[in-house]
Amino acid sequence: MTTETAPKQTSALDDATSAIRDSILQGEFSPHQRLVEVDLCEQLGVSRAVVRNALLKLTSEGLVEHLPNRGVRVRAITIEEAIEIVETRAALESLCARKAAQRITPVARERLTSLREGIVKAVETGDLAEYSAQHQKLDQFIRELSGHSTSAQILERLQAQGARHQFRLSFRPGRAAQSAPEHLAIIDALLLEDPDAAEAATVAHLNGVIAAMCNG
Amino acid sequence: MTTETAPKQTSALDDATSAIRDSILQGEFSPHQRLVEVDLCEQLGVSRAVVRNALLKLTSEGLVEHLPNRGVRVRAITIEEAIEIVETRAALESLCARKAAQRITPVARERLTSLREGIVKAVETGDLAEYSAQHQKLDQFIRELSGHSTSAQILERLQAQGARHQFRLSFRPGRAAQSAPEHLAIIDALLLEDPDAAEAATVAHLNGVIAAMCNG
DNA sequence: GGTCAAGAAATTGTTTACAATTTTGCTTAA
DNA sequence: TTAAGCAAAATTGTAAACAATTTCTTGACC
Repeated sequence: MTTETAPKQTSALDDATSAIRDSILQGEFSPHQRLVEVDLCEQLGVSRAVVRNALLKLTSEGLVEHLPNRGVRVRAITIEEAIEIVETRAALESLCARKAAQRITPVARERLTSLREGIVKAVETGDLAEYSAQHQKLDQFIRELSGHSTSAQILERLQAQGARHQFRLSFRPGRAAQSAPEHLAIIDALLLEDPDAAEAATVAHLNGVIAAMCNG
Repeated sequence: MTTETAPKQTSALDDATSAIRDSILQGEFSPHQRLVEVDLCEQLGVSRAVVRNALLKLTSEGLVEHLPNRGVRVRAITIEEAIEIVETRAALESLCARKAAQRITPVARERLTSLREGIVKAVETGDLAEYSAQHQKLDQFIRELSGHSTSAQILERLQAQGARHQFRLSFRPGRAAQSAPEHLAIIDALLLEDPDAAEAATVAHLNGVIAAMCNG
């Protein structure tokens, strides 16, 4: 209803893609749920071609899967795939952590200190949602700081693909208490500008994630 | 129905995507060359919608880049990006090599032995194109053998993105003589079913690639 | 002679329409 | 009652048409 007289700063395709992606990530669309193009058209107020292109993009991102002549559905990530994703993340995040440790600036140091406080506080107050948010911000910041756009971009996709499993895991009782020290170790290694320690701490953390997933 | 001419096993979209991708990989389209949709339509005999979707897919694959309202052009990978790509490959291929070393079967052993012979022969005869082909087959086989579809898929994309630089590198004088022992070391580590050695040999090889790229 | 502006051509972004395929529901026969 | 078959509806795949943007050309003005 709110007629957006606004200028076209972003394309309809990007808007539609983001909207569908968010719906998947926030659980509005469930795994294996079929996404019918016409329905999405009405919901988003764009034409079928745009929706179609958006779904194509999301297929490349691995968030939906394409069945020939039968449309697309939300991809259901099995536990085995989720572990593969974390293994891949371990390989790439350790690379990024190593790079990031070599590019610490005063501004980055401040940001890391701030994130550290945020994590400690969230754990103390038992605010799991806040902890999860802080944790994601930390991951994102390390990616940015690494300056390694190739692996950073891949990691973003992997994060989205594994989001559901990660989310479930983060709300398991006692999970925050175990992972928080691992996160703090990563931050401390970065603050010391120690690439080896940063890499080791990252691998250790993600091995912890895998272990927790396995006995779930 | 069964006796139909049965032409449509693959969609027009996939065909067009593969055709354009091959043209880029084989150098028919040069870096920074603009790809005009209508031209591709005539060349491929399909409609603009198909070409458009194909270009969208290739954008996700990182082979072309999309300039808003100005179409797409073949992405030019800088030397810095090429190094990033090899670094990323090192992280993921070492993971795959480790996994592959734990899944050696008699059939795999045969295939590896065959690939080893092929590499030795190509180097002896100085057939650089053949060596390059054997080397790519080895990489692909390790990906398959690893059973790690998540990183295998990413590696395929990275291989395509970095293909041009890799290709040029492989034809530098003395390059084969240096990289061949590294490849053989990877194969030998796999034949010994030694994950640590396989990982180390893979990292060593790709560090060699990076070093060769840097003083190019 | 050079610079800027206006209009035309070229190209992309989006919508709509059409064709092919799959799914669904109804009818009919065993 | 159930299963097979055929027709209709729903949905996806493809093509064509329209709109908006950018780029190129041309010509006037300083």
